[in-house]
Amino acid sequence: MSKILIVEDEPNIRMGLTDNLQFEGYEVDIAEDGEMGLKMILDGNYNLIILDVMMPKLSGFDVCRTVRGKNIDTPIILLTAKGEEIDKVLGLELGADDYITKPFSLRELLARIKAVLRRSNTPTQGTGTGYEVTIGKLCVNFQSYSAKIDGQNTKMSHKEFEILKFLLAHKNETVSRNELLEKIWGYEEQPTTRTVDNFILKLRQKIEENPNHPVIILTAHGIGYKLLA
Amino acid sequence: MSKILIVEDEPNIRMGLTDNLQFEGYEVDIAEDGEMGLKMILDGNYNLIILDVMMPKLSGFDVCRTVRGKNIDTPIILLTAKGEEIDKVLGLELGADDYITKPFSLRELLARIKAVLRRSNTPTQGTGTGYEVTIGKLCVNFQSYSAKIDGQNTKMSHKEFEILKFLLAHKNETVSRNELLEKIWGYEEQPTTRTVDNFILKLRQKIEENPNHPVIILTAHGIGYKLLA
DNA sequence: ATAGAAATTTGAAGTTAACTTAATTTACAG
DNA sequence: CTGTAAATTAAGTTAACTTCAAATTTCTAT
Repeated sequence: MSKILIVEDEPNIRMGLTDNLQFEGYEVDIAEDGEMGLKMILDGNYNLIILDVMMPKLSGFDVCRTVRGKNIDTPIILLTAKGEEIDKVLGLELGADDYITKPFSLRELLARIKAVLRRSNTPTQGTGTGYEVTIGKLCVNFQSYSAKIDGQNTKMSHKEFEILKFLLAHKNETVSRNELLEKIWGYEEQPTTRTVDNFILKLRQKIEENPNHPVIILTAHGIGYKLLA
Repeated sequence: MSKILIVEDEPNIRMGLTDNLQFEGYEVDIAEDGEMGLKMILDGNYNLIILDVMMPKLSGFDVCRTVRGKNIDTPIILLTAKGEEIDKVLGLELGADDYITKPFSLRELLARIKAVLRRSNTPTQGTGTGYEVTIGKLCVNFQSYSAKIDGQNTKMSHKEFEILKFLLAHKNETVSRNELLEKIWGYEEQPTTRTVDNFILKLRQKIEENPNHPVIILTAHGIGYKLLA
């Protein structure tokens, strides 16, 4: 069974998580701050790390960055507080595999844990950690927010980056337009689903060899879109 | 359609919510205070509970805690007043699925309701093995809505997924065409029973080694179909 | 502040895919 | 055999997606 490390300073959340994950059958270790967490990550051999962002000594961001810098690609799920929304982007940029905003429901966290573990177990999984990814004829760098097509620099908007990132984080899964709206735009803003279509259009034009016959970002009629990789 | 319980002491909000949610097609029950709410939760069978925090007798916090203590995991959305100390711990400690601060926009609440219901409907939780099933030569993943035949990705429509899911849920039982129409299409739509045949045909072509002589999806003459597993 | 540029959002027309129906052929049960 | 039910095919209908252009909002630099 999978071994999970929880790095979290707030005792309530830490204990709540520990209990629940153990109940779900995971083996759980805990660290009470970033420093301790980092040490345990470097020592231990975990299948998944749950990392609070807001912590004394070393923030979750710092830990994540350091870990990835050492080429350790253990899956990481970030816990962020509401309002740290801007940092959502950062999280994945840092090489985290997923994030969830507090307060979160246990149900959702469990679902994400399973999803991340499942993805990391698939042998087809490349590193996934690097900042640079090539999809079709597009090469994007999520750290510098730059993109190239055939070696030529090309412009890409912030939302385009975000959506592509989300699709990559859920590659080979069909994601619905509403899921994208929820995760990229949030609940406060509620654009039409057409808006999503438009971004898919733009992404396809950048990614696909032949945008009229997409082979990477596929549409699943009545369901959503799926990025193959 | 989903059944929602509103637990809210302020008559205006209560009625406003009730009207709007009914208009959206939800079945709505109401409770006027925490005590009454708790009783109804324990009695009734709801898909979602909208729970005000500030209430006489029993606060929303109390109700939430009690409900979760009894291992009832109906999704809960908390209504909190602005300024109310709702810290990050909330979600986990109390087990609520989401919250929204008053005054809130109806649109946002509706979006959250939909999201929570969608999450709770996914068969994500439960057994560890999950959503991948192999039937005959077809391998389907109900989470990502993807399907493979002999390792090759293949297209499957939304309805095909739904019907297959239903047949699997009732494997080794004979289900009538009308049962399928009722459960998959609902009462509003009423296609011919021939429509069902067409989907069975498509499923057989994907599942059966020899679609002309099905051995997995059998026909029960004059009755319906049966999926063997 | 304000103008100009860029990005986002929306609506509508066009296109494609999925669904439904009807019609024909084949299989089944009495 | 015969009548009825199911499988199959093809054509019609509906719903969903794509695309484009125009309108709006947001951003940037003056």
